[in-house]
Amino acid sequence: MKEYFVELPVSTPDGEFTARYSEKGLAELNFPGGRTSSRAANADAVSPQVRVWHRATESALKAILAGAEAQKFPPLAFSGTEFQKSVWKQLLKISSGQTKSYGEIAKAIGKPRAVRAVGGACGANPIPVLVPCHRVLAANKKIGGFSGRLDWKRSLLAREGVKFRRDKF
DNA sequence: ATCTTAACTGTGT
DNA sequence: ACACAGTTAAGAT
Repeated sequence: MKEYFVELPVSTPDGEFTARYSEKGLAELNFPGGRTSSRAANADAVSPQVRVWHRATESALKAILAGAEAQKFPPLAFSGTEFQKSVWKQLLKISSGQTKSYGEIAKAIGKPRAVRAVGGACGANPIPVLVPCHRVLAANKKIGGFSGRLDWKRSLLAREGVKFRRDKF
C-alpha cells in the first residue's frame, strides 16, 4: 500500500476549507481564506476510501459550523507528540454547547500543572473545528486566546449557544 | 474590579 | 539551554 496524501476542498457557508488525508484518515483541516491549494486533487482521482472519509468530514464540519453535534466522523490521523494526542483526545469528549477550561483538560490527562502546555497543544491542533479546540475557555470563563482568527472561536461558541465572559464591549 | 508577578510544563530553535 | 505559549492563582492597587 503506497503512502499518499490528498487535499480536498470542503465547501461550507463559511467558505472553503481544505482537508488533507493520509493513508490512515483525516490528517489536517485548514480554514478558508488561506492560499488556494492548487495541489487539491480531483475528487474522482482519490481512492473510494478517501471519498468515504471526505463525505464524513463534510458532514461533521457543516454540522459543527451550524452549531450542532457532528453525526459522522472520519477517522482522525493527526500526528503529534503523545502529550498533544492525549489533549486532543480529551477535546473530542467535549460535546457541542459545552466548554472546559485549560486547567480541566490538564487535570483530565493527569498533568494538572501543564495548563500552559495544554494551550500549546490546542494551538498545534491540526484539525480545528472537528477537534473542538474552540470549546476550551480560560479558568474564569474568559474567552482566552486562539491561534488564527479569534473571531472564529467567538463565532463558533456563539452558534453553539455558549455563554462566555466578554471582558470588553 | 483591574493590573502585575511568579510558577509550571511541553515544544521549537 | 533558552524563550515562548490559546494559563492560573495569588497579591497589590
